[in-house]
Amino acid sequence: MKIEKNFFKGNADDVARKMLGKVIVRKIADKELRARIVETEAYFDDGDPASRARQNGDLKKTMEMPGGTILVYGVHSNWLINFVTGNPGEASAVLIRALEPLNFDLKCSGPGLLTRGLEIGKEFHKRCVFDSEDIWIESDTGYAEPEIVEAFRIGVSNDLPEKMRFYIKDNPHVSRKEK
DNA sequence: CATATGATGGACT
DNA sequence: GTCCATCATATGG
Repeated sequence: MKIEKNFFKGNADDVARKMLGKVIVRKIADKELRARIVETEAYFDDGDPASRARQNGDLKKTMEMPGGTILVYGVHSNWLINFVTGNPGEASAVLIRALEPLNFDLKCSGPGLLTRGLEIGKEFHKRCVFDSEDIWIESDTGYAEPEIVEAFRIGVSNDLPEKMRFYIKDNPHVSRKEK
């Protein structure tokens, strides 16, 4: 079952928690790659020292777009995929950090790895996940509510005092286990 | 145009 | 744990 448009309306940290256990589907040619989201991070506006929304530019504008907009951001020769959250005008987004492959066998335990595995690149930037025929998110009704672990975000030198990284407890596909 | 800077990943100790 | 190749962006001249 595909998720509703209002799924992304809450605060980024609430949406980040709700996304755990959801299934991202990537259609490539006639194949549908399915993978469960097992790790996310929440990013906010100017008040968040780690957020790219502090640098006024295209990324901030994209984060202010309606919830469900796809944001693709390049760093260290990797593409990282985010989903914009909140209402238009509010800069916030959720970074997908790790996936558990369900019907394929590619390493997705890291934000750069999962975009390679699912063949996600800059061409997805600013697209709406609800309008796309080749990528969408489903809820998995047969999957029990995951046990969520909270941690500090990874690779961030200046983090918020709150823990804004969330992952499914004991899941082997989480990118890092420490912290 | 030049340069600095990572929301990384993989190799290595 | 540490080191570092590598490149999309942001920013300044």
